[in-house]
Amino acid sequence: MFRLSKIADYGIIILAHLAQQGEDGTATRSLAARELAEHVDLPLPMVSKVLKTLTRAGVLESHRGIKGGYSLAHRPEDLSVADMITALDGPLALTQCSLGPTACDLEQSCAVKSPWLVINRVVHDALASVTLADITNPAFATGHGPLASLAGLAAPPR
Amino acid sequence: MFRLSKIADYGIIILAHLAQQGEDGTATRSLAARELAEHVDLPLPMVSKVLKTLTRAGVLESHRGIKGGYSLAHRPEDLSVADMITALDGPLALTQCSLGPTACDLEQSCAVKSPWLVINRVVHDALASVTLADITNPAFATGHGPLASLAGLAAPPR
DNA sequence: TATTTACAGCACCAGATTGGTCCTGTATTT
DNA sequence: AAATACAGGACCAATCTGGTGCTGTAAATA
Repeated sequence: MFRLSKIADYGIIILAHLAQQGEDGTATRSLAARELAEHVDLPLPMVSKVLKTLTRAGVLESHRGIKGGYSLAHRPEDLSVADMITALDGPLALTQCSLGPTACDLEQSCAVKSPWLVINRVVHDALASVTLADITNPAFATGHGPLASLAGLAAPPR
Repeated sequence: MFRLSKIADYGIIILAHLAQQGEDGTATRSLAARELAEHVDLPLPMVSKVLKTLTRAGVLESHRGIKGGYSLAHRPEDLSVADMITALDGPLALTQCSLGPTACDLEQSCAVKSPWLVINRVVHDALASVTLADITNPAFATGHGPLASLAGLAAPPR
């Protein structure tokens, strides 16, 4: 169905929550997996898995021991949706051949490899143009603000 | 991994082949499943399945009996990549909530529903901006021609 | 230093999805 | 009527996904 995995879905919800927490004065405080799980209302083991994956990918920083937890490794405006999906779901490749040469064994006879590389790029750029900061910005979703045009909100829906 | 299904992958290869066949004088001729399977070098049962799906979705027209086969139901420039993927993989919805209200049971507590609707639209528009005619146009893939800017080919890769 | 807390890194499992094949039926042409 | 080719399923093996649990290790506190 061309959908995101739940892992990525949950991950972005969690990251959005972390970004919003950082907006008030408590920016440096890190949130424990248990706290996050309660806040976003998802099972702890799942949240924990997502957090570990994000940490390994360098999106989050972890702190062990008492008062440990997770915090963003970068500023929300420096983390794109493409980055988040890549960290959680692996490389953003619509087709096998987008992963690189020799990745697809049909390569010789396939007439549409080059077009796919272009399409893949179109999608990647679309996802790279939206950041975590945008997601947590109410103006983004309502269609006001400078980013609205990106989503074609200025034009009538077809 | 955020990739297309094989069905959609094969389908687009097949559609590209059909579009290219139509470019010369034999536009009205329909190709049989067996012929197509040989041309694109894929197993016949698989090709047959894809063709049936595309026909049910209204992308192809089928003709039975001797001299039967499949032909495009629309002009290549009127069929977008988004259309093809939708026909083969179902609705283009990155997240559950993009399918419509009441589709996601987390809806109440979820803080990122609105952003996802926007992101979904960004991706959809990106895929809707490329047509079957583009795919079969050599200038598209090489980065020349009017469509190159769409894919950011004018800008240096990062 | 002992204890507690919380992350790290697996392995693991059930169920859903996918890729792929095959069989029976029906329409069309000759 | 016979041959061809699509229609619509059922069907299956293999993989992937969502989700859980366990053992180990690092940090803080007393």
